[in-house]
Amino acid sequence: MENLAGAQLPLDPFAEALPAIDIRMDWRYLDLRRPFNLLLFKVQTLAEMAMREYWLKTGFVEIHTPKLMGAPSESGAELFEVEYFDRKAYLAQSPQFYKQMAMAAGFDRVFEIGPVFRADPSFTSRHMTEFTGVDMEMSWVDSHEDVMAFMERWLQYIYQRVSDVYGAEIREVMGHDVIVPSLPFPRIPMAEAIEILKGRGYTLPADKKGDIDPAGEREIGAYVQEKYGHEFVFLTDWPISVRPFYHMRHPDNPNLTRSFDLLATGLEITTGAQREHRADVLERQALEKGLGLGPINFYLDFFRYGCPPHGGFGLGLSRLLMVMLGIPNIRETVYLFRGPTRLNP
RNA sequence: GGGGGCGUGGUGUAGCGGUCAAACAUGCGGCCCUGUCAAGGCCGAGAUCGCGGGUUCGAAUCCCGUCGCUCCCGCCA
Repeated sequence: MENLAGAQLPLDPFAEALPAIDIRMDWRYLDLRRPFNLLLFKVQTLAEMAMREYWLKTGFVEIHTPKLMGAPSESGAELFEVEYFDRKAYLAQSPQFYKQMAMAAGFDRVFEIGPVFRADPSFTSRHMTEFTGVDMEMSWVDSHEDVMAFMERWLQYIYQRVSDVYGAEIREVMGHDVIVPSLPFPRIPMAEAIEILKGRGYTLPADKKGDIDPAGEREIGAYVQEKYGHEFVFLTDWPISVRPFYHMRHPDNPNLTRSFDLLATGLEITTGAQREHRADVLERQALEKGLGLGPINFYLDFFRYGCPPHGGFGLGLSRLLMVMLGIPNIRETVYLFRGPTRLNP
């Protein structure tokens, strides 16, 4: 390829060796010329289309919730604050509350693909301060199992579509095989997962309180690959100490939630749960967590006038692409990366 | 917020106390060759080794500080 630009390129899209990741981010428009990247965004387009296809076939309605919020939706610790005329507003860190509002409104099943903001100063290969969240919520579930059962079929459909259309090209350009996952995905309760880790000689940090650290998750991913030959695993039934107040608890074990994470090749790509839809129980759980009711009263009100039992999940679009295409750094899977020190271009 | 690593021509790397006014690859410019292009050959431009200070007879190479980047942990998608 001849350079007709009349200047020396800071980044040669067809060079053998790629520049460091921050140089590639600086010159992203040159980096994006690489065939690898064009293919990546073709895959993303198809994947999103497949998501919507499956949702539409199963009775879902698309919603777009506001990204400007008057009050923190969940923890509040990782919120971006912005000026909003004569007061403060916050960038949405999740559509969680608003998609549940749709359940109270009788929408039955909703989804949203949209931006999410997290003011986390996280410097890792899998975090961004702005990313595309893939969220859904469905009514009339009996437990989180119904959500997982839906999700694994949905994911299998997406993988199948991507594999059918781009499998060969992905193998050629990216050197990676898209493996359409078999059903059902393995499910491992958290208590069992911790025992498995112990059995493999993996020592969890002492202060994890029923949680698993990223290295432990990778270890579980390896275990699942060995035992089941599967890239995915649902870690289920997390202790209440590490889950938000709105996760429903097990009636027979109030220390555990009806929740799950989905790990793909050891990477956390999803958190989901059945939600607590009973207003009195929800309020009690919020108080137990030490939350002030003031900021979440509007949310608690959703459930005071009738709301079906429901559950859902949130998935990181770029994290899905990472595992689907075998890309180790999330910055490569997003059009323009946003991180604690990256606001340009 | 805590910890590790890195910072050498456009880019990727080597060098890790003197022989380094810094090497290799690629890219860039020119010429040659070739009935086009590419490949190949030759020549050339391009870094005072992030910045500041220190140690030393002598530092890209050691130490301190600083800035930047990166990865891991925390947290999560």
